[in-house]
Amino acid sequence: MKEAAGKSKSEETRGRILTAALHLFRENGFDQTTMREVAREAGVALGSAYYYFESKETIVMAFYHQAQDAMVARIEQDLPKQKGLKSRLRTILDVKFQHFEPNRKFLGALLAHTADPKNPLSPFSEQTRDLRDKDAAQFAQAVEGSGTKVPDDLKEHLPHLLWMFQMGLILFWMYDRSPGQRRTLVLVDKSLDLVVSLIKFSGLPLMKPVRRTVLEVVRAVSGD
Amino acid sequence: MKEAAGKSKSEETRGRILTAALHLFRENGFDQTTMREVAREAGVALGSAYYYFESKETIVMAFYHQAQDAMVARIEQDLPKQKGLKSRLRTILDVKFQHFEPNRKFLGALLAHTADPKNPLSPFSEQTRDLRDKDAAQFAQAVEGSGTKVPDDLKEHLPHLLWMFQMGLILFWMYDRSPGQRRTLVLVDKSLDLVVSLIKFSGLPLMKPVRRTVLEVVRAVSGD
DNA sequence: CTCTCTAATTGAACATGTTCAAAATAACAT
DNA sequence: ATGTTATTTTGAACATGTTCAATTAGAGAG
Repeated sequence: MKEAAGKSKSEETRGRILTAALHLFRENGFDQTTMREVAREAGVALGSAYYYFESKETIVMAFYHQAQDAMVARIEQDLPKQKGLKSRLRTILDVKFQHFEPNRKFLGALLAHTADPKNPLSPFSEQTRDLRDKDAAQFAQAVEGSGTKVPDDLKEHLPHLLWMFQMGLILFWMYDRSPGQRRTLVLVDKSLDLVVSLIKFSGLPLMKPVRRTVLEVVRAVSGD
Repeated sequence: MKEAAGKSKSEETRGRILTAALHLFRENGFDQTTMREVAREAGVALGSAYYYFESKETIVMAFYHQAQDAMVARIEQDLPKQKGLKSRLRTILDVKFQHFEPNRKFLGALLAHTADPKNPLSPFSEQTRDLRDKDAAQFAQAVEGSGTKVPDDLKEHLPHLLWMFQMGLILFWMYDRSPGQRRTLVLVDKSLDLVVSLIKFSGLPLMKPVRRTVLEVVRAVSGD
């Protein structure tokens, strides 16, 4: 097996299949695209598609991994330009939606299994923990660099809470039938206000009991 | 078409298919059960199953409708026994989980499409609005009868917010791998505390701005 | 160059949800 | 009773994601 600089022959075939698939997914949607079409467009036999990808959905997952790398880079570049907490959080969300937008038609295929505990591609599954953690790390960074004071007990959980918040928005966006998903824009703005307020108020002494209850819930969710 | 008192022949066949399906679903899970098995166990041809049910998932939906009727009745009976807000909300949740418990294995089949906007069986779809509204009405009743003061602007939306809360808990329960789903019990308890506190505090003058932001978010979600 | 072993490729076969045209049965009008 | 229409039943056929045994190509050893 030679391991040349660019792409081994094998990598190139895999790439061709991925490209063909994403092209067809974008064109006709996930469900409308058949694996036979993908194979044909990639110029390989049906079996080959399965040699490189476990399943149809795995292809979407490959896209997602690819996209995340790009998004992480982009966010790392844009984040330092923003100072306030809201604008920093918004930067992350903007990059996400911008990258997802041309692929809305088939990203649903992944989200469709959000709630399926058995599916390894579910955003809550063990297999996608890595993606989650990377996302959460960026949220941590966004909060960190904003100079916002966050109580210690909350600090630990905030990144994953923000990740959940993001998932909610993405879910809403998938459902959003308004032209150009304008309603999502409104929601992002309003809900960011809310989230930012909550984070800022969370430090007030008055909030201690509420915060404690919230954290108990969080702990119950994340497993004692 | 005769319409006798009990069950027309047709209703009886439909019932037999439904019973056979649920039996197999409970026994072997949704995915493991094939429509051919269902038909065989019901003593009909494969095509008949599709004459009575649009799809495999529709069968689960039929169960859900049936279950809701039973649950509504049960809740209506249990609710008046409880006075406080927390115990009234808990009554609803307890009845739900109790009814769902023996069917955990296949209810996931419905939840699996929670996030699929295209699926008519999604709990957010137009086709399931009726179920949502009935559920919300019971939450309204639970709040109503608890003598808890709820600000006017919030009152309108609270029932559906509680419905969302319930969906979150059910989702968690589906994922919950702890024996007997004990973690869900803990979560129900803790999160009920939180929800009840939030509702009670929501009336404080201090909360006005937060409440307004929350309601703006709710309005953005439910469509301007 | 030939042999051997691994990686890659192939397409037929399979499983299963779903559709559909045809047949059987029931309901009804005259 | 007979013809007519609506309901129910049937199983073969279809579509498509997935598996797999067989084949081919490639790389390294001798």
